[in-house]
Amino acid sequence: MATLKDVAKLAHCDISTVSRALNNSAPVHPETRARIMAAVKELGYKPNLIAKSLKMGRRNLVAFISPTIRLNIFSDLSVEIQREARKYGYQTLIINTKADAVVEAKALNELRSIADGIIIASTGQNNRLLRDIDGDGCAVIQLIRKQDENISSVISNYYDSAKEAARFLYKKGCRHIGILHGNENVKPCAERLRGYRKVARELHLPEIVAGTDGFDVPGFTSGFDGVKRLLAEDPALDAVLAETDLQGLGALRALKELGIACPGQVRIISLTGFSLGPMLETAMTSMEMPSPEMGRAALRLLLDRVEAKGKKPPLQHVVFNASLTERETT
Amino acid sequence: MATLKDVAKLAHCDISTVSRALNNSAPVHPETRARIMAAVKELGYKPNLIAKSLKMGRRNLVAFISPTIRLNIFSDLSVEIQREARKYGYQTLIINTKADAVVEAKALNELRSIADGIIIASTGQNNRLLRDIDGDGCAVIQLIRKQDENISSVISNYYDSAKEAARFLYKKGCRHIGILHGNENVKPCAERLRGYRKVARELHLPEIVAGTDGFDVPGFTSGFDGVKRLLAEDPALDAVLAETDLQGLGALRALKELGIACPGQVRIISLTGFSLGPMLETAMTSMEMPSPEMGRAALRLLLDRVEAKGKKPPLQHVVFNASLTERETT
DNA sequence: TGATTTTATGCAAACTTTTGCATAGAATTG
DNA sequence: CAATTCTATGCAAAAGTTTGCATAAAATCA
Repeated sequence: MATLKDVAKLAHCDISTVSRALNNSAPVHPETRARIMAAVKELGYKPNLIAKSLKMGRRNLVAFISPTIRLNIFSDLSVEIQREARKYGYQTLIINTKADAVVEAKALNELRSIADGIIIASTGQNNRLLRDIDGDGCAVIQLIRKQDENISSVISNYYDSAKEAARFLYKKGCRHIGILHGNENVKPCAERLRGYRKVARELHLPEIVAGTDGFDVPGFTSGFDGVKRLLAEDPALDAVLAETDLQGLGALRALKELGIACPGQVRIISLTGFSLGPMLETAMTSMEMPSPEMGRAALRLLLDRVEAKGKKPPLQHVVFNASLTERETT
Repeated sequence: MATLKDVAKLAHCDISTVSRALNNSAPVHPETRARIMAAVKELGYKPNLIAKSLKMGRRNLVAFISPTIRLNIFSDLSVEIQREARKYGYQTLIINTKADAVVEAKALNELRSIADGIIIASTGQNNRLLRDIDGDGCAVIQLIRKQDENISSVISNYYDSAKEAARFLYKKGCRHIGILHGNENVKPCAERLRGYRKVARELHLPEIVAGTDGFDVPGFTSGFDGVKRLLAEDPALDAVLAETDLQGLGALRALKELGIACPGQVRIISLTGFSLGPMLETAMTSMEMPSPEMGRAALRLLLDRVEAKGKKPPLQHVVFNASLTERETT
C-alpha cells in the first residue's frame, strides 16, 4: 500500500502538503495539487484509516451488541443502525453475544478502544463495565433493554404493551390467557410479565405462566415447548402471549401438531413483532414497535455523545410506543 | 484512557518494559512485573488497539459483506463466521449492501485499509476492485457466489442441486415444474436455472420460468408475486423451485390465498435452505448446504491468506455439496 | 577467575497521519 | 511604498504502540 510519503516523493513536495491537498484543510497551489493528484492516481494511494484514527482520536466506527441477530427484531434493528450510521460516515460492527455475559464482557473490552460508541441490548450482567466504558471516552446507549438507569436508553413501553395485548385477547373472549415468559433478568421480559399479571388480576383471570429459561433468546424451540407446558397447566388455554414472532411461530407449530386450531381454539399474540410476523402462513398478530425509528434514535443519541466530546449531553431515556397490529392468529 | 506511558511512570520504568511485560515478549523481572501489574490495575489500563494495529500492520478485523442479513442464509453464515473469527482473535464487521453495487464498492474501499481480510457474497459488479484489493494486502474470499475465477471461493454445487431437486419433484409425479429465477448476473441463480433447464429437456418437461428481477435478494415478495406469474404461464403448475426458504414462504402464502393446497396441488422446494425452513407451519423441503462448515471454511481460507503475508497461498475453489431434506411442502 | 551467555532494562526509531509553527513570497491596503 | 494580510509550503511533533540495538548486571561455563 502506498503511503503519503510515497505520494509526496513522487509529487516532489512534503507529506504535509499532500495531506492538506487531500483533505482540503488548507490552500494548496493548483499546480502542486495537480501533481499530487496525478501521483495519487498513479500509486493508487488510499489513506490509511487506522493511522488517521490514531491521530484524530475518532474512529468512525460504532458497534451494535445484541444477543442474537438471527430471526429476531435485533436483525431489523441492526440493519437500520448500520444504514443510518453509514449516512454519518460510520462503520458498524455488529456483534452477537448469544446472550453470554462473558462473551459480552470480552467484546466490550475490545470495543472500548476501537469504537467511538456502542449500542447495546445487554444481558444486564455487565452494568458496571458499561458505566465504566461510558464514562471513559466510548459512549454507550442501551437499546430495547434498559438494564441500567445510568446509561441513556431507547426502549418501548413493554408494560403497557403486554396490558394492551392481554386486554385485546380478553375482548376477543379469551379467559385463559397464558404467557411465555423469558429471562427474569431481562427487563422487557420482566415488564411484560408485570403487565400481564396486572391485567389478569384486574379481570380476575387465571395466571398461566410458562418460563422459558435456558434459552438464550426466546426462539422457536422455547415457544414450541412452552406452549405445551401452558396447556399442561391449563388445558382450557385459549390464548398465548409470546415474546417474539419466532416464539409465537414455535407455539403455532406445536398447536398444529397437537391438532389445536389457531386462531380457532387458541389465539396468539407476539409482544415483539418484527419482519417475520406478517409473512407467516398464519400471519402473526403482534405488538409492533417502530424499530426503524428506534434504531435511528439510538444511533443519533450515540452520535450526539460521540461528537460532543467533552461536555457530555445529559442522560436520556426515550420510550417509543408499540401498537397492536392484528393479523391472523387472533 | 490511560496509556503505556502512564503505566510506565507509575511503575517507575520505561514504556518498553511495560510493553514487554504485558505481551510476554521478553523476560522481565518478577518485581518489576508486579509493580507494572499493580499500576495497570490501578489505572485501569487497556491497550489501545488502534495504535497496536498501526504498529503491527495487523488489525485483527475481518469483514463479511453480503447483500442482506435479514431472514436469509447470509444471516446464518455471518453468525458462524463471527463465531469462528472470534476463536482466532478477530472481530468481524458484518456489512449489508442491499445488493447495491455502489454501496458495495464504497464499503470495499473503506474496508481495504481497515480490515485484514474480506469475505464477500458479491454483486458481481466490482470484480476488478475485488482483485485489486486482493492483490494489495487485504485478502478476499468469495462465499456462496463465485463471481470471479481469480479469487478463492467457497460455494455449493448449485447446478447439481437444482437438478436433484427437479428430479425429486419428477419422481413425486410432478410434470409442470416452475422455477422462480433471480438475477441472471448472480452466479448461483444462473447455475440453478441451467440445472433446471437441463432436467426439463432431459425429461421433456415444459420450462416454466418466472424472473424475479427488481428484488435485491429473492425474498418474500418475489416469491409471492412470482408464483402467480408461474401460474399465469401454466395453470397446470404442480411444483415450484424457489431460490430460498423465504421466497418459498412467499409462494406458500400466495398459494394459500389462492386456495391452492401445498403440497396437495403444488409442491415447493427451496434451493437454499436456512434456519427458517424447518420452523414454518408447513415446513419447507429444502436443499440444505452445510452453511456452518462453509462459513468456517471461508474464514480459514481467509486467515490462511492473511497470516501468510508475503507468499500468498494458491487460489482455491472449494465446493460443498448440498443435500435434499424433505419436509412438508413436497 | 576470566570469558561467555543470559537476564533485565532503557533509548529511540518506526508505523501513517494531521497540524501548529515558521517562513518566504505574493497580493492587498491606505 | 511601507505595512499588512494571504497563500503556499516545509519542518517537526504528536497519537500509542512494538522492537532492534545498546548496555549493564547477573548467571553460567570451563
